[in-house]
Amino acid sequence: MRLSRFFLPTLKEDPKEAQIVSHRLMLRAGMIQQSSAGIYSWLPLGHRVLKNIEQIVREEQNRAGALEILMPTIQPADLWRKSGRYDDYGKEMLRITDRHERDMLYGPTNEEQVTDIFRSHVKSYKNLPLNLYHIQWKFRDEVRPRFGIMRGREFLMKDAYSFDLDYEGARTAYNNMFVAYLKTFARLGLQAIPLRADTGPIGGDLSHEFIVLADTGESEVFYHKDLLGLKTPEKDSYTAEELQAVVDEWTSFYAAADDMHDPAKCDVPEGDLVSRRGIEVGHIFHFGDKYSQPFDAVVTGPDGKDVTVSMGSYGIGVSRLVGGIIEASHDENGIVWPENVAPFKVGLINLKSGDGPCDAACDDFYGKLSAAGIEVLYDDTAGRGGEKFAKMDLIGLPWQAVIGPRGVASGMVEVKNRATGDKQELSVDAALNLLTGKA
RNA sequence: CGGGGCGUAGCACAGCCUGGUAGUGCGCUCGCUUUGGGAGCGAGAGGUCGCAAGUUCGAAUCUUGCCGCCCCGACCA
Repeated sequence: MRLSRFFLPTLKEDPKEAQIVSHRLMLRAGMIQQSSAGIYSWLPLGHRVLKNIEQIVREEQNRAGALEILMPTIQPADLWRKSGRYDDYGKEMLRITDRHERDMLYGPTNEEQVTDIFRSHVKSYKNLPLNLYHIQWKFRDEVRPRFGIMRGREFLMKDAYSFDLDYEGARTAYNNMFVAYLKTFARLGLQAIPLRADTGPIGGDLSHEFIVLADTGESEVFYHKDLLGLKTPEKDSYTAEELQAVVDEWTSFYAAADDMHDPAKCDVPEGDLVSRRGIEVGHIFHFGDKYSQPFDAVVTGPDGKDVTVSMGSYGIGVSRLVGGIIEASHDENGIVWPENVAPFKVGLINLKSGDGPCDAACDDFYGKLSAAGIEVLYDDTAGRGGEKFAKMDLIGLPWQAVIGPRGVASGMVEVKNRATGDKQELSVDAALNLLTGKA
């Protein structure tokens, strides 16, 4: 992509409404534009990142055996009356009336909808276990939206729903998602730790929040230092026993958010207890028959008797992750994207656009990288070096390739690693090999 | 939902107290000089001063009402 043909409205100065770093950087890097409180448009750069994250989440859900569907954003109120949540949800639910005076709502989540789908079609235990997920926009009319995309009212969430014959099956489904989440966050370049979460009125011990560590996080977390040394599971599939073993390992260390942390009850030696800040990016829980019971989601069991299915739900805040990753990965010059989510892999800077030899060298380099399947943002604009460097640092592409009159004369390209700041002078071929991963 | 703050050009802000033809920097357009870490000079474009009512000869400025946005706290992917 040539920058001269791209839409990248960057800002030199900090917009005053943005207080936290991810919000500031997203606005300055031209990723998003606010529409109203907690509601944003995604501009090309931000949209690319959002889609990259979404795709990784999708791949890991698929790998875990969940099936992708797409449920509507607008739901009929009657579904929610059935579960009793139409009255319970309160003002956070955006209620709409259609032209026929029917009560509708913009979905804040989809338990009712998915249970209705299940109930309509699944009648036998032979079709279990089942896990259906979608990645869809949600709306929660938060009292106080803030931090840009991190707590918007409209947000993109992956939500999966599992259906099992009994508690044992449901626990395996839960463990399966637990492990999928560990893989997902690792692929996103994040250190995420699972915390035992408050299960609220539902009770039970199966609920975990996944927290991304970032100094600017909104809640304080306490955990045993060895938790971060654990190896992320990598296999494609696991047996129920293996899943349980992974979950047991990850939950064997102390980890709690400030609301669950009780220093009196925490038995971790002081030297081993770490306290940092974190951002919640995922939440999984088992809730049994809370929805299957009122919706009559029943299958016939092996013995011919009806069984109300046992359910769980599993959320990942996809749009929040964009902010979360920036919070966890930035420096004083801007964003530092992990390679897997970066909007482009390489930023190519032409230091003297309009100069024949320089343009030719850049065009050639750009053509070769593109032909190798590398996504490149090529700054072919007439600007000066300084502003081009600053802009590339701001938008945080993992690699920068710099070609100017000096390099053209000597046949060299300067390649900079955004994360480490390391710069090296390489021949064109060596630079191509490095950037295409053939080095 | 309690508390606080702010709305003036695309962005950041001054002007308001003490009413009198709307300003600065950045950005944008054109020209020239520049070009390896956000250049210099010159010439331009761009504003119903959030909205409405009121006071006044005259309102960005004073009064009242409304709207929007942000921050702190209690709650949430």
